[in-house]
Amino acid sequence: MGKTKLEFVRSRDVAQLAGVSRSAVSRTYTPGAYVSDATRKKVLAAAEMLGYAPNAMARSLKTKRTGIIGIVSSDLHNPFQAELLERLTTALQNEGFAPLLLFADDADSDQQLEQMISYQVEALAVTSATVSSRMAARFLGSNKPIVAINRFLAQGEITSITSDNAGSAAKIVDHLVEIGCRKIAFVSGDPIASSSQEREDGFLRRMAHYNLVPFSITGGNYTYEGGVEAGRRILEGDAIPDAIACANDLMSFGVIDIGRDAFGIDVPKDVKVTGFDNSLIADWQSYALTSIDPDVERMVQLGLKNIMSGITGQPQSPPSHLKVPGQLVVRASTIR
Amino acid sequence: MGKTKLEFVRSRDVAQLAGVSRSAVSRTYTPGAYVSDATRKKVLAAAEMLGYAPNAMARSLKTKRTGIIGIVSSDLHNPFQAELLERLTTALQNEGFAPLLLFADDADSDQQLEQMISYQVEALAVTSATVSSRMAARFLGSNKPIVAINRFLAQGEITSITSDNAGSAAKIVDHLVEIGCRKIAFVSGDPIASSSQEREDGFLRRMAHYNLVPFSITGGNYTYEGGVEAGRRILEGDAIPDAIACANDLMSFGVIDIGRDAFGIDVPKDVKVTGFDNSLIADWQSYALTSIDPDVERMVQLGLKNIMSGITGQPQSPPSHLKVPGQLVVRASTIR
DNA sequence: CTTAAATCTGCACACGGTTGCACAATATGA
DNA sequence: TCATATTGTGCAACCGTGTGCAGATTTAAG
Repeated sequence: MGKTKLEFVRSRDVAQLAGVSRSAVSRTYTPGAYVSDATRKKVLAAAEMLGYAPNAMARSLKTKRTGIIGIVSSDLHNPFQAELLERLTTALQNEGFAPLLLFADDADSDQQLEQMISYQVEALAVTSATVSSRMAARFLGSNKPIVAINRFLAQGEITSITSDNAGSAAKIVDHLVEIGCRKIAFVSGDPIASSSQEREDGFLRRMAHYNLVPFSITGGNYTYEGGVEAGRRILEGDAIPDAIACANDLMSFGVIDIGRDAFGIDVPKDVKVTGFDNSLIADWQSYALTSIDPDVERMVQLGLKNIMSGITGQPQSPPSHLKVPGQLVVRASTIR
Repeated sequence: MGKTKLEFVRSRDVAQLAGVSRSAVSRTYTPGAYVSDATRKKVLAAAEMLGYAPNAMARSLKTKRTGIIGIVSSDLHNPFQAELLERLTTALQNEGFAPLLLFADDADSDQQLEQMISYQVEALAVTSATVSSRMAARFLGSNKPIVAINRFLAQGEITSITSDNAGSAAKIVDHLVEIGCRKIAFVSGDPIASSSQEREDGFLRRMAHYNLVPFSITGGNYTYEGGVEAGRRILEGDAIPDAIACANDLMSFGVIDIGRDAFGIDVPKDVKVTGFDNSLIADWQSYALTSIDPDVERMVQLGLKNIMSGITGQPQSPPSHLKVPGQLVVRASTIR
């Protein structure tokens, strides 16, 4: 209140007020250190009074541990990305880490990553597609853990945790075939993203297993608008498929909407539609979309575990590619 | 590659390789400092070779500037929150700041905020409802800027930037009245959130201005499911309203869905529906929802400006409450 | 009561980078 | 040519905290 200049409270101030040395203050905030209960109480009381919190910057200088973890994300318009970010952040928080956020929609993410390195992040979690191989090398060189979640970074040097996209796509095909579909169209996602390629591969492979050829394959770029366009192209022909499998939920919504509005097509009576990601919207009554639940929580947990073991100085486990199985969630878009 | 132990590159290493002093290295990375082009080049070359980046922690110790800004967010399932976070983060990045993220869904956010203070954040941007007044006081005491975006924090001591909720709600009423609606129901949001109260107040006041009484007022808690429930309660009676105004888009979607599926009600023929937030989904064909664009970008810019002026040591501008006008976006949910 | 062990405390240096200051090197002007 | 202004450099003292070490204090044991 009375303070006009911004003045920070230092451990020295607390020590002085408590009548002890700075060391005692420091040790009060260090779990395994020798401090008598009496001094600890005095210190805590003084700290409370002054509003003291240890300066994490100064601390990290000595301990070489910052407790900061970098997250590279992108495109929160995609509900899946949003959920992944929220869960990841929350999980890190619960472990006592502080997440430093970075959006890499733009191309110039290298400079931003340089900034992250400046801040001595202890690890990097990447959920966005773009991170230059030069930067990846920087990180690996300083052997800080770097893990890609929901992305397979081509360098192959980076441990990645993805949904089992191919396997899940196969489950979609199994389901559609089981309910009698034979003419199945596929709407693919962002051609850059590995997830889209894996989903398409899995789809094609499983189709071949049934001796089926895809009705068509159309790009939808993982967006709602792309789904609308793809739906239009698929449905405007003379013959229409009996099912449309999309590489993510957003595109499915576009397909369903354009089908209903422009072609008077009823889902699931005329055409079945499936998605991928099991976003909250998939549960909305307008869509009731059969989808794949990618088990985000498990992906996050695995990522966290990997980061933790990397930080606690494991002998640098070789980069691996973990795949988390997804689960088919059947809704009204494929059954009456 | 050859390094087996994790070893950081310090300015000393760079200085040694470049054949200069540590000061020279430091000055190379300090914009307004005396360094000859020759030395700068030598330093940069050496830095590049070793992969050096200045340690932001150590730097902050002397400069008292961390470049870190804390963001307290919540509930990314709400597309509006997600967009706000993405824009805010991007804006901060562009100014050279690094955002430290914190989710405060849980109640124990105080401890997390303590952590933020530890990290010496230069300012705090809050987009979530809950921040204890004790913590707010802590921040104000150390006179670091703290700004609430999209939330009015009751302490009143905190500068807040919100959408002009009341004014926008009035625009909704104006629009509905203009197209001939008289029996207008309102679906309110989260009773805790100030935005919901303001929207309801604005609605009621403008209704009164036209000498109209609301058809009904129902709680929807800002969620899709809440919208479904509210819609059911509103529509299951004998008489139905000719318009339903919702305090956010998510609830509108729920209302529209339950209306269509359970009551065979066509929007806009039977009932007009309006939302709030103008989320991307409002533009989807299934909904084509008339809504209020809150001008998130402007809110972010104002917040940023406020933070900046606070950081650059302005004499502590008194807490204010800025309201950003929203814009009515008319879509098919209110016109044929 | 004496002695050894156990527990606690303060001193002082280190962490990596910045910056005031004094001085060296170079350029400028007469 | 010399005096002076200008620019570039290195030294060394910080910034706030952690921690090994030695010594002080208390407790336990004999």
